[in-house]
Amino acid sequence: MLQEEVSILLGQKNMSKTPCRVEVLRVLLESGSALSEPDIRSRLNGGFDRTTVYRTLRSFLDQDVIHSISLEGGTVMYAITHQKEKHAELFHSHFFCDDCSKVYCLTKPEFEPPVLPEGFKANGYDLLINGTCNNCS
Amino acid sequence: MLQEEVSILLGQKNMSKTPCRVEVLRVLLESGSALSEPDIRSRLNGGFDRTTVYRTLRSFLDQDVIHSISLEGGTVMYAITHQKEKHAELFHSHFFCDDCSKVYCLTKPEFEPPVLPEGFKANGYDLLINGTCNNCS
DNA sequence: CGTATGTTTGCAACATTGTTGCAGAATAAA
DNA sequence: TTTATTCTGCAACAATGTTGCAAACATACG
Ligand SMILES: [Mn+2]
Ligand SMILES: [Mn+2]
Ligand SMILES: [Zn+2]
Ligand SMILES: [Zn+2]
Repeated sequence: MLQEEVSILLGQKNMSKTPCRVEVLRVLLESGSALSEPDIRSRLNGGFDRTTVYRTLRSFLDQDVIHSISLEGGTVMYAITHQKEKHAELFHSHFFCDDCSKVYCLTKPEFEPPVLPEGFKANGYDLLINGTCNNCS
Repeated sequence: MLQEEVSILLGQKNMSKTPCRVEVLRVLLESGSALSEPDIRSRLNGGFDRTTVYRTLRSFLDQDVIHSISLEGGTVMYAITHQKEKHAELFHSHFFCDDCSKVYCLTKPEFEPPVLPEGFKANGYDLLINGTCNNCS
């Protein structure tokens, strides 16, 4: 179940199974949605230092185990990168619920960016839709 | 020309014409694209304090004279809200040039957000396209 | 004019998010 | 066991942004 999934995620990326890494992954997997660093740290069993958590997040980001979502206002949320459909996950949009403030990864819809002015070439995008979520309507 | 435009922007919002406000608007109007607070402050004539600039930006944000664009990585850019087409300006996308790092406001295309999962209702969005700009291709 | 009131500014202090240097603890390799 | 590598905690720092306070400035009113 959970322990399994953590081991798989770390194994796939050849990352050693350190206590902090295991805990951060557990918290993110259990939560299901994106969390900020303070969110994550407050849920860790074992009381890790802020620095250690940031270093763990950094290695996960470098290895694409997680990705970050920057909200307006500066808050940064971290979420597991589910690799079931590898390419689909690299480009995907996010949803912010104005009600419960949860952030969801939207993997389903292949959204097509708008037409750009003459001379502009798109390379990627970053879309955050806000509104009311599943759970709050 | 420029002095005129500054006066009009401040007058429309019933804001007094203080030295710092005039300077910040001048810099933003002259630049044409979005700028960060350090960018702005380094171009001000008169050497204003960091705090004063932030307070000026805050009042401009509150009055919708400017709007902010949060880039991935945390940098926040500030740009004039052109009110020629009032409603069109409130919802618009932005373009980040991977080459010259300039940020452009995209007012033209009415982009349609992707279909959301059952139970999700969209209220707005925040789209940042990246690629190569006009000037760098 | 002088005085009272309100606004702008600068400075110091603080909060938050994130990174880096360094040394000790824990793991893994030899 | 000894050695080498990796994690972790602590302190320090940087960047962005906010707040409290007092001096400077502008406005209004007598
Ligand atoms: Mn995501
Ligand atoms: Mn804009
Ligand atoms: Zn919700
Ligand atoms: Zn460019």
